[in-house]
Amino acid sequence: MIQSVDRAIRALGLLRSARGSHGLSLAQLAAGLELAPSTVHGIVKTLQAHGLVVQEPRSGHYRLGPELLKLGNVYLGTLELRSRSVTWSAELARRTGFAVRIGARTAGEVMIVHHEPRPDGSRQMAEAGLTLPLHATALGKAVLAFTGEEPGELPSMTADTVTERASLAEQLDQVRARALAAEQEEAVLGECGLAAPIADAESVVGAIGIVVPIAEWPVAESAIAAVREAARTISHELGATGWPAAR
Amino acid sequence: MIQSVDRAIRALGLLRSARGSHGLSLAQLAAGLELAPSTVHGIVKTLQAHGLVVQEPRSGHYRLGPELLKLGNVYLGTLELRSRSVTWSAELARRTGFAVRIGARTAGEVMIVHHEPRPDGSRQMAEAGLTLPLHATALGKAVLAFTGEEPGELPSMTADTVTERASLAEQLDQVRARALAAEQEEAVLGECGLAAPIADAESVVGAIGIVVPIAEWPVAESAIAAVREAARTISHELGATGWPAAR
DNA sequence: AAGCTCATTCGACATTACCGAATCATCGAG
DNA sequence: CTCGATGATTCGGTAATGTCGAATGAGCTT
Repeated sequence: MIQSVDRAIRALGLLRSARGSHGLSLAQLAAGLELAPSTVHGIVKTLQAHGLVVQEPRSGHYRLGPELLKLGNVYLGTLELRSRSVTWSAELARRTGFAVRIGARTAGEVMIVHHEPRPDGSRQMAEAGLTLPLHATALGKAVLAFTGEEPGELPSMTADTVTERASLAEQLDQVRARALAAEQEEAVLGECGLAAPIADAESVVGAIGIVVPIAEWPVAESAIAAVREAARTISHELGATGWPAAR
Repeated sequence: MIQSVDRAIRALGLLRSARGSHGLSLAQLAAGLELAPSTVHGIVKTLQAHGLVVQEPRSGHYRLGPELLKLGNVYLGTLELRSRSVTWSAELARRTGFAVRIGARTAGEVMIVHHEPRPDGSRQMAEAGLTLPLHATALGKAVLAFTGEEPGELPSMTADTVTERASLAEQLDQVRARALAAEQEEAVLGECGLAAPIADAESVVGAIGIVVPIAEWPVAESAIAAVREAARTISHELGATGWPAAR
């Protein structure tokens, strides 16, 4: 682990969590990293030269730069899971009438890599790049059930969030049995989810699911079948030999 | 400029331009950076520990990681230009019937920070994060005319791309006079654009415009007025005292 | 107009990252 | 199934590099 590179990335992380405020001053950055201001200065100037951070002309504060968006976008483009899923997510949205989300498995989270709005046009901005907790979302449970990784913590997000490992394990057993994960107001009040895992030739790499307002829950059997079918089809395209579990 | 941080960022850039192929091997990265493989190894392992790159389990190749998407997304969220513009871009799309783009000025380019699809639902994926050349797009010309920066090169993209500085300067004079930039098949065949600059209290920071298929060009006077009005309104919200030019 | 805060610059020190060689795993050929 | 080659990874010595503290200068407030 190279020290200066590590420090530079931690600086980016600090700028990320400082969202809302108008950037961070050099002194704040130095305090957060527990380094001398002059040390941090060299780091941010290097990042700035490449457009990863920008400096506000007036206050001198630093914030994240546009180059990061370009890099993030390329990451999206290289994701085979995403490119194979977009056409099917449109189909799923059409058949069910709900908004569709595709999530990719990342370290300890599920990241939304595609969002298909409801066909009726009710607009809601859920951008690609948002990450969801594994234990409190349908997409997350669909992934968690088949990867066997242990979530570190189970933070409570609403009154209905599952926070006990025992009951989560029980749920995951059902998910494995049905190849389908459900969630009712466990992450966002008024919002439910239904998702199925997507696998490639080796393991479960993500999930596809629908977002359902609580007023329209539970959904019809046909919608459940549609979610399963979309996940199965995409998995097949990604080279999965069996479904839901690989192998 | 810190050497190792600089090298790490150049490695990310290399991985970015290697799009299409399935990542880059350590040896390829080392060759591209003109460094010893072991040196590059330390760099990518540090990047990997933070999720900025991931390694494919099978081939050992490296590619960009999900953390970059998170960072890029936060950049979008901190952009005041974007948050002030989204509501007005929906309005503009409704009034004109065309897809709407919002571009932010970055170093030598214009970056799309928001895309509003056509109200009629014809779907086209122009993602946020794409960058457009300054000289061959309506958004770019709208920015270029008021920032006074000299574009380095004028690469030809279609038969109609303006590649001579003299004729470009002439066009920019008109843009300044009308506070409106137009483009006909100069970047993408079959596609025209119309855009107006957006300023904050100090300078022009971006532009808003519509994307028009060649078959529907030229657009009605009412659409032109709508683009201008949207740009003027957003500029006002951003604290611009005059329009189009700041000051 | 003066004092303050904060970003920035500079130089000396030693910590740190760099490189080359050795090791190990993986894949392909014989 | 064995052998060879390619390429990722590890390790240790060297010196180049980044780090820190103090000094400078700009901008803002009092």
